[in-house]
Order: sequence, then structure tokens, then C-alpha cells
Amino acid sequence: MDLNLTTQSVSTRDAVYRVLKNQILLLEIPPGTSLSEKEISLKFNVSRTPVRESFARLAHEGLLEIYPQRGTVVSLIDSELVEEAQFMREHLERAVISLACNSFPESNLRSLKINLAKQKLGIEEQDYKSMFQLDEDFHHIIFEGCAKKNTWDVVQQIKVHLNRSRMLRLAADHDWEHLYNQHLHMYEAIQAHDAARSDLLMKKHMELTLSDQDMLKQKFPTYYK
Amino acid sequence: MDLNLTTQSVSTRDAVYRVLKNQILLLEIPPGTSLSEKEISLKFNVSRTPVRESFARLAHEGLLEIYPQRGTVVSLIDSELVEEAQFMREHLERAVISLACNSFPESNLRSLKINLAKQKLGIEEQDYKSMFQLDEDFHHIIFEGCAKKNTWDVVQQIKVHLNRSRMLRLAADHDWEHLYNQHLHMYEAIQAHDAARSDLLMKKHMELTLSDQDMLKQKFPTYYK
DNA sequence: ACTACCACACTTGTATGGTAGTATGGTAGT
DNA sequence: ACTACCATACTACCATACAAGTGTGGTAGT
Repeated sequence: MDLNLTTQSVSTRDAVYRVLKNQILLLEIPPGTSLSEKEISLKFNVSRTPVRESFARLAHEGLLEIYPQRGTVVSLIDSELVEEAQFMREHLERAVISLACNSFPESNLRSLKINLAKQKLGIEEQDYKSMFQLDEDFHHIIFEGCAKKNTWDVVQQIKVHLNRSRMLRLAADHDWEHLYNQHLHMYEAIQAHDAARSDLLMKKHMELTLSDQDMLKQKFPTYYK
Repeated sequence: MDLNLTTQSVSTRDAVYRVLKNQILLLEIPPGTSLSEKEISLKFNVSRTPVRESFARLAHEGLLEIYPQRGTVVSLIDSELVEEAQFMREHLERAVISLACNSFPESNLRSLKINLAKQKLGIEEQDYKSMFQLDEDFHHIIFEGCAKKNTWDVVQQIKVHLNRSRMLRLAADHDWEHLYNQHLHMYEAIQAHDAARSDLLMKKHMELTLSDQDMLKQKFPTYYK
């Protein structure tokens, strides 16, 4: 395997980190897999040092578990962690959208409107890949409008634990039409400065994500703790 | 300087990490100070490797800023980050205490009661050092009772950004009597399953922490971004 | 057949040398 | 006096060697 060092990362450590993280999140390296610094360093044709530093970072994020002098494994999905991640995300998102109802820059409101239009287009063209990104962007714009950049970063960090679980479900089983309507209503609530309504809408919106955790656990028992 | 390797840390990396983090949080190494791997490794009589890995971790937490091939400095306090950290902490704490009002184990309720008694004692004896810990414990017990261990960990992580700012204020300027009463009222709200009241109480409680940020910024301009 | 033991092949942890990029201070030229 | 340039002394980054702990399979002894 070869690392693509052209994409701004520059440092081999970051490159290794990104590739590994991607593979783990996409379940290309399934939970429970044993890794070793040497193995990865050979695979990528780099020394152990940058690999080791990537391992440390991934372990800190909860995607790897390092057992000194014994080995390193891709961590199993921890349902408790998934549930709590969802809990945290919900409350932070609700807090932020309530803020947005108090004051929200006109430019960000326009961005939301544009985003919604793109979503509508995406649904018609059944471009589910870009729908994922637009969904992400929609929420990001709200955080930006509230000057809550760091909070967004924390939410992203927290979401790491959700992602593998979400990946197990088929990408296509989202009811995009429903999602679009929820986004639209949130937009309207922000525009109308209706904090109570936005809070309720976001609550419902978040509930969608965490539905069939138990089902997944039964279907992929070896992936879960 | 010598590292105390006796205290469970075992690995020199963790030891270096803890000592550095402590010194930074206690402002013994003030914001803006330049560090280098070599300098610290000589100071602690260890090789550059564990120092380097500690640097990476501290940088990830936002306490250091690493400029490749140029140097590493202790990050300045970012008021925006402090404000957002407080924002996140408030909403997570409020969400959890509301949960606690719905259902809370009897044993944790007892722990809270015991903690309150110790607080009362601490105030009488003017033992402010243990008051810090009891305050911390009180909130921790609530999270435990709601089975929100991971959320607690995230809050701890977020609080890193608050700590240096809090450190600048005198430790003694807390109105412990007031804090005790707030804790007591929260305890009563949990016991009475009064979520709305607990939410309001926690909101007020959190507001205490973030008061005179601007004053601090004027008083210690070189510490802030 | 069974057990105790030990050599060995792993693992991660630590130390160190070399590389490339950056800031700085002195110097030569204008 | 001022500027452009370059040697030098840094820096963090990466590669590599060694150290120390752990699991395992084979072997000798019972």
C-alpha cells in the first residue's frame, strides 16, 4: 500500500493517521482486528515512529486499544459509548439551535436556504452520497451562525463513536424526504425565532439516528463489546 | 528535575505528560512559553521519544501548539474556547441532572448526602483544598447515578480549557457557603424528582464559574490570545 | 500421557542518529 | 546607513537500534 502524501497532510504521521482512521470507520478493518506497529509500517513503507504516533492518537479517540508489550487491537463498538455519544450530541445540538433562534446572521440563514435547495435537488437525483455531506453541512452552518466553532469540533469528535455503528446500517435506508422536511422546519423555526419549536424539532431529528442499535448488535455480535 | 515514577504511571511517557500538564495548568509554565523536545528531555533525564509523544497529546488537548521545524509553545488562553467550554459544560450538566430527577439510585443519593455533610465540615474547617475535590465529586456522583461515565469524561476533557482561566482567579474567592446551598438544593430537587427545578439550579450554578473573563484578560494580557 | 520449564518469536517502550526546514545574526556589497 | 545574502544554530520529523515484557510451542523430565 502507498500513502498519498499529496493531499496537504504533508507529514507522514498525519497521512498514516488518516488512512487508518478511514479504514477503521469504514469497517474495512473490522473491530477486533489485531494490528502491530511493525505490520503497518511495512504496509505503508514508513518507519515505526509515525505509525506509533498515529496509534496513540487513535487510541486516544477510542478506536484502538493498546496493550503494552502485548499488542494493539481495533476496539469493539461499545454500545454504552454509542448511546452516550448520541445523548451528548443531542443536547449540544439542541442548545445551539436554540441559540440560533435568538440571533442568527442573515448570511448563514441564506446558506441554510441554499443548502436546503441542494438537498431537494439531491433527493430528486437520488444522489445519496452528497446527501450525507449536505446533512453534515446543514448542521455545521447552524453552529457557525452561533459562533460555536469549537463546540462543533467537539461534536465531531464525539460522533466518531457513532460512525461505525451508523456505517453498519445501509446507507440507503435513510428516509431523505423526511430528513429534508425536518431540516426545512428547523430553518423556519430559526427564521421565526421560535426557540421552543426548534428545540423540539432537533430532539425529534436526533432520535432518528439511534434506532436499531440492539438489532445491529445481534446481527454483528463479534463487532460489539 | 526528576520524574516520580512510583505513582502508578509506570510509563515514562505518562509521567512526562502528567508533570507537564500539571505545570501548564498551574501556570507554572505560563502561556506563550517556548518549549523544545530536547530541553524537556534533558530536564527530565529521558529520551526525546516520550517527550515527543507527550507533546503530541498535549497539543491535541489544546495546551501546546507545535509548529513543525520551528518550535513548540504553550498555547495562549483562548477566551472564545473558554466561553464555549463553559457553554458545553453547562448544557451537558443540565441534561444529566434532569435525567437524575427521573431516576436515581438510592446508593448514589446517599453518596450525595454524605458528600454534602463533608462539604459542611470543610466549610467550618476552612479546608478549601478539599472543597475543590468535594465539589468535583458531587458532580461526578450525579453523572455516575445516571450511568453517564463517558459523558463525565468528555466534560473533564472540555474543562481543561477552563482550568487555566479559573486558576488565575484566587482560589479563595469562592463563596463556599453559597456553593454548598446550591448543591444542597440540587440534591433536594433530585430527591423530589423535580427536573425543571434542578435544571434551573444547575444553570445558576454554572453561571458562577464564568464571571470575570474580561477582567482577567486585561489583568494578564500576555496570557490571552 | 502429563506437567514444568525454557527458548524464542512476537509485542510495545525507549534511546539516539541523521534529515530537512526555519529563524537569526553577522557580513559583504551598495 | 541600509540591504541582500549566507553560515550557523536551532527546531521537529523520521528511521533505526536496543530494551523489556508477554505469549506460545517444543522439549525434557516424571
